Amino acid sequence: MSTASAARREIPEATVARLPVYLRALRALSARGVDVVSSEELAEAAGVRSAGLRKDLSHLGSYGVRGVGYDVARLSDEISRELGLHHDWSVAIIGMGNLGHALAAYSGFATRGFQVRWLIDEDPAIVGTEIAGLKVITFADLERHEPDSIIAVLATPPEAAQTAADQAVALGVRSILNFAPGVLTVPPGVEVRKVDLATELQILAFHEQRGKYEQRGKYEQEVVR
Amino acid sequence: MSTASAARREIPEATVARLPVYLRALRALSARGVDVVSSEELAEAAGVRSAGLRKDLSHLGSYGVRGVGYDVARLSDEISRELGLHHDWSVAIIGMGNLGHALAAYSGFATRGFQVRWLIDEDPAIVGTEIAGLKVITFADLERHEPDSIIAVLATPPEAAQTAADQAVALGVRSILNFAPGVLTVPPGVEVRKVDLATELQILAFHEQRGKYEQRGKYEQEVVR
DNA sequence: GCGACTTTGTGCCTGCGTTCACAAAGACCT
DNA sequence: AGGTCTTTGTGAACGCAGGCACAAAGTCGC
Repeated sequence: MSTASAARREIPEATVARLPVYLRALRALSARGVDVVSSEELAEAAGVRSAGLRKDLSHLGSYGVRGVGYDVARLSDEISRELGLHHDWSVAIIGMGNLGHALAAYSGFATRGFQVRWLIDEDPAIVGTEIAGLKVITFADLERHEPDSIIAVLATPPEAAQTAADQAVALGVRSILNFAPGVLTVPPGVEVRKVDLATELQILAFHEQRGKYEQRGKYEQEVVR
Repeated sequence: MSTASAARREIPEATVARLPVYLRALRALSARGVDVVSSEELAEAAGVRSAGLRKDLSHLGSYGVRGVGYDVARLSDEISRELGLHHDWSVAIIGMGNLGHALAAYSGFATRGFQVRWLIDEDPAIVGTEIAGLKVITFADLERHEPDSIIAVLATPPEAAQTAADQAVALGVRSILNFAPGVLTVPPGVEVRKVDLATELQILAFHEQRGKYEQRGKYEQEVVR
């Protein structure tokens, strides 16, 4: 079959989601002067099991040396390449409310290859103002620049999210990080990742409540004994 | 077995993660005056498959009526109860940098049962200032209030996250939403959920890069034909 | 009151992800 | 150079989650 080379590079989604974690751990090790690391140590630093780590890395190729471990610099490089971090990515933040404002100033993006280059809003009171060294512009303004390979970060109010997403897609954006709650409908080929803060808290609340009941249950069991 | 009642209420983690989404969809329907909804319609609104939705809801009990659908108000109530949202939760935001600042002002929390009651920071320049109507205090100050059933939101710089988590746990916090990148070590019984913005972008970057190769691949295939 | 119709709840199956355990591979020591 | 020892890479087993399809159940019209 013609899928021979393609199949070799097929990386499971779950593995992809962990690669950034490994990369961060490797960078931290490198900063501490560590040159070589075993799967056991790296797994510890990344908060995963060593067997899973090895299986994840095996999808990238055989970059470890048996009896020794992994070369930190080499592995960092391979993971970076796989994630497409060898060149910087341009990020457009859409919606300059509280959250958009904070994201524009968030330093964690730039340090990892993501350059916030555009701030978008449609509110005339906000357009034109300067935030974190960038002028807020409209979608119409953005259109005049090269719109290729942009990652859009949606930080609009919920009711504006779908419209904003549509506009972004119309400009050629194929990757969206969505902070607005609710369901987003996009054409095939466009990837959306959702970060819903309230949802995360609700999941925590569920477990917190559950934990209480469990504790009560344990207590009752002890009493019964 | 003594697990009879406990087993009945065992809800899969994947289901728990979707319940907030269903709840939001139900609230939206209710606001539009819809009283009864079928699994098909609700699944559409929540962005899932109807069969999966029904299986999820079946874990809560039989609250649907065959041939009719689900009572919107009733189902909202049951999901809220299951998630422990019938009483408000107190949230403490730790770290008043850019992100913490934005989270303090974020309206999406309060509207869904999460009341931001405390803002924590250890920087003397920030402690005492007022943000979004709340005075920033220290951990020592927080200790003087009731520290039970708090959800802690970590928005500190990476290097301060572990220390902050330790202090929160020492105060009795058992649920942490962590925005700081890196691995957090906590004692058993404490639940941590992680939101890593840079990681999300890196995953998007991977797919964006992959998408390009795939497109090129398709193009080559067309040419070959 | 009965039949037709709608929609739920669920048993089965398939696929993915995780864990375990071990053979293969290479370094290091003597 | 050979043996020992460490650590990787992976085959196999297992469990969980998602999708399909259908029987059960209840409503609505006549």
